[in-house]
Amino acid sequence: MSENPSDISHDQHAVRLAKLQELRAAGQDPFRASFAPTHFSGDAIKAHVEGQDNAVTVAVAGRLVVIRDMGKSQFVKILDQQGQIQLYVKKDVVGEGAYATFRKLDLGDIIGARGTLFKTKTGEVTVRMDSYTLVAKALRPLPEKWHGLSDPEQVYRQRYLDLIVNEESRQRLRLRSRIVSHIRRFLEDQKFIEVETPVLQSIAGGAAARPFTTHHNALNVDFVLRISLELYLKRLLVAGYDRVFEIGRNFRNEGVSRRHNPEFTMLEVYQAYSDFRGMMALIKDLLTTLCLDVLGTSGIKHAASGEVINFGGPWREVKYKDLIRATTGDAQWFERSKAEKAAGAAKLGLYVDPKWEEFEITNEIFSKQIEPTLIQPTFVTHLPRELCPLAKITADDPTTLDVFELCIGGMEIAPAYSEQNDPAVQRQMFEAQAGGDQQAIDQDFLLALEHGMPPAGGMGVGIDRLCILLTGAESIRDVILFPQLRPGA
RNA sequence: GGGUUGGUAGCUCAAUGGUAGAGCAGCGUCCUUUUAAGUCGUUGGUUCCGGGUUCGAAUCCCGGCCAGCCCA
Repeated sequence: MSENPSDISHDQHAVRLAKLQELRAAGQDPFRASFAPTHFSGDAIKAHVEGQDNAVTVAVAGRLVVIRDMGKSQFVKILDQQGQIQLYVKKDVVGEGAYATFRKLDLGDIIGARGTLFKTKTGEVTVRMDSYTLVAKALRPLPEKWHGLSDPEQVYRQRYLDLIVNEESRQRLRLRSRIVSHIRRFLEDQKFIEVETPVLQSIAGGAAARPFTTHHNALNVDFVLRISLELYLKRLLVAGYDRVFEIGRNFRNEGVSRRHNPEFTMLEVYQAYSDFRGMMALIKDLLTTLCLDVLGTSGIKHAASGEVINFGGPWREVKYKDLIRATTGDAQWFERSKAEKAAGAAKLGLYVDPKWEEFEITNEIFSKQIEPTLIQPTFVTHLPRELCPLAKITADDPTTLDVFELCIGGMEIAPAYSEQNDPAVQRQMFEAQAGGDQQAIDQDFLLALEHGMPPAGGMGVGIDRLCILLTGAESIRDVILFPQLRPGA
């Protein structure tokens, strides 16, 4: 206990509030100040001319994250969008008054600084500060400088702190931005048009998932939040947008896990006069250039297995049925009865729900026994027709679809189809899936198909999963800036 | 939804039934090229919340809240 009841030295919030009051009393309100930086930190460091110290003047701004006080001089570091840059603050240079106020700054304060670039004796490009402006006072202390923030709950709830103190998080989430940016550029270069389609929909179509529901007051109707982008993008194929894509948020009212966030980002791309084979070429090209552009390599290390995933070489292509036959060791698997399939799955150590349909039993084998082993890029083709009502049926095998599922790193990364454009077949497949529930069928979409949709290849890419893969993250929450959590305690 | 692990100072962590501690941060001092800077001193606790057991609970028991992991 402090002997002096007015001692606030233990309460960092109170100490900082007092400092703010002191500044205001002296006529300086940091929250009304402004500053015009000329360089970001990284650009300033690059602007230094080797062997010519103090030749270049810069103005940089950022948050104070390191202070090393040596009495009559200080080395400090500020953090901006590009990273950190060191400032050297010398009493002789800035003057006695400015030096005294500078020493009262706290870690976390945001300042602008002007000065000249030089290299310290240990070789770090540093700004020799001539003057500074405090532009925002931090009233709360930063987390620990060495260990950063490690409590996962706080990392997610207060991501801004995580991003300030954890370099790894900053890099990983910046990488996500670069990935999305590359995808946009790549597709635009190939004449794809980016569009935006409704999030609020009357029928949640294009996928099988439980939607979130909401209500529009003025119209007095219930809406659902979309679970996929597909049906509106296909309407645009009807409209004559031959190459379209959308990068948008989907919402699924289901479990939360290492691989699932209730809202997640999908890329969907549709190309008229293409098909699922065309999508193979597109995604291979997209991911290969993405790796080179964003990571500077064609091989990435898969965190879970330690294996190097090679995007450079030819990608494996294998039929779904062949994988199932190989895994079960049963060449006649697809001719077996439901009871025999259930027994076969149980023999592999899988739980079989009695309510499952035959294709669900088989697909459980794929999800649990096969998919996790597909580390290298693998196109699994010709999935059973029950798995998707929106694709074309294979010409020489009516039980399968002209589709692939691209698996990498043990995850489904991108499904693609030769899109179904026969309105009658489409209606039948919807009806088979809906099981007599006409309400669940998007009649307006079928009407659009009846106007004629060009043959097309379509593909979805889970951006979050792609980011997990490319950043080596362990959880989807690590590649989403603000993952969904239960409202705070 | 089930199992399991955790929640202690602003942050990172100790303390396994017996006076709640350390490092960083903070506060005060010394130090004009530091790199987790260094030095001397020092403040700071609803041990997540609520019950219970006990002479005594951060610690054991029950319930709740929040989070991580595994499973569904």
